[in-house]
Amino acid sequence: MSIEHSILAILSYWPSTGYDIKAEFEHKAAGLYWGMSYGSIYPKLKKLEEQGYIYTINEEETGRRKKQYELTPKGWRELEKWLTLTPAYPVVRDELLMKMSTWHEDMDAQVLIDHLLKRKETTGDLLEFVKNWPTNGTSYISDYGMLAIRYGETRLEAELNWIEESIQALQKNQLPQGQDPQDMTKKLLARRRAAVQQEGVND
Amino acid sequence: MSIEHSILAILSYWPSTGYDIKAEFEHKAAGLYWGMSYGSIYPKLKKLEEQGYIYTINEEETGRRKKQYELTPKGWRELEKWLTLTPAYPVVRDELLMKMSTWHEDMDAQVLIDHLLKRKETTGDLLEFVKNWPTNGTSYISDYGMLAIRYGETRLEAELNWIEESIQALQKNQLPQGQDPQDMTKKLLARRRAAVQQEGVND
DNA sequence: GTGAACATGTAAAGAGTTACATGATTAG
DNA sequence: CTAATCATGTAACTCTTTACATGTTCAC
Repeated sequence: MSIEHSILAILSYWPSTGYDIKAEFEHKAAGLYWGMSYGSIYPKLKKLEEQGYIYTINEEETGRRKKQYELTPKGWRELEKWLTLTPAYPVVRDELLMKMSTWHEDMDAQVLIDHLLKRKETTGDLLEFVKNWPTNGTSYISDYGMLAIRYGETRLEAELNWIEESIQALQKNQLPQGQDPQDMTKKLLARRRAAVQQEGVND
Repeated sequence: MSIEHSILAILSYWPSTGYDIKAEFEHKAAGLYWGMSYGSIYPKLKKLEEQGYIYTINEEETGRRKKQYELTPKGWRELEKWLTLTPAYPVVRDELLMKMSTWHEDMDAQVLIDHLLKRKETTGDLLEFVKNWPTNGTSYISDYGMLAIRYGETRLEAELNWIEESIQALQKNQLPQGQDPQDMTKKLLARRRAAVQQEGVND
């Protein structure tokens, strides 16, 4: 349980439809929280209702169908129990870092710089959004939520600085020095060159 | 394809067994990159070999079984093609932020502080590790990999600062002010209290 | 009147984890 | 001799996304 719990969490803010929940994840989640598709949400809502964590407070079955869910007492209890459990340490899956660590001298550094520039753009947009969010006059952000937003700002700013520095280092060809006690860089390039030369032969 | 590609990436450093690959993800990934279980790795290795991206260079079938894989020319080509593709923006799933944003006044703030203290510990350990890694005298870290490590340092340091500030704010009860144009905090607490009171009645 | 946004839902496929099962070697 | 580490692998399960299917309402 965890997607279920985040649905309960969203529902704790205000009664919502499946569509609302998706929207809520869409923008808050935009890089900061979470993400979820309709294919997950609707079946989970059904299940949560069956299990008595949520109930339908408002159902339009004619015209534009619409089903609004609200937490039951059991749902509130379950949510607050979950909030109290130590959160798992976040798992980051960052393709850029993976790719960067696997880069080598025989590849075009400009491509890596382009990756960084694209990252910079998205991160910059996100930072703008996060900064303006608490003063847009419409969104609800609790004082606790405000702490989470500050996290976003801090992290995104740190990331932008790192991107800037990395681009500089790559452009000036002044990368920080790594550690290579066994000459692995040399060996890697040799293995790779040998393989590439074979290409025409038997591949 | 993406787990497959990270296996190719690891294999590009040096020929490895499934066990080695898991270990490689285990520590580098420790919060910074990625993660992977044996249940994913072994079937993928088999598949990658069948498809001609990797081959067995060393197989011990007696005694302690061991199978070491290496990239084929096709594997190198595929890896480098992948490295060139724009990396997806990382999706973070951070339970702590989700829980923090869902916290409310009727809950014990000390529990949230405890969550932060635990996070601080893990993040601190990770930062120590990342800082010492490039000078431990044994690990191989390329100059590009060094950039990725700097990202880790930057991000983890920013996180520690934020944790410190957040704990302070919570302890002094001086949270930053959010935005609540429709009195949602009040409504939320009212909905929740109504539900909790009903508990004995029909739940 | 038409395109965007609102709204719900299912089925199949894909991705990945957990638990299980097995055994060898090494360090103390 | 025994616990830790090295080492491989499968099966069942869970979780999640993608693609499809359908219809309404609102703003221009």
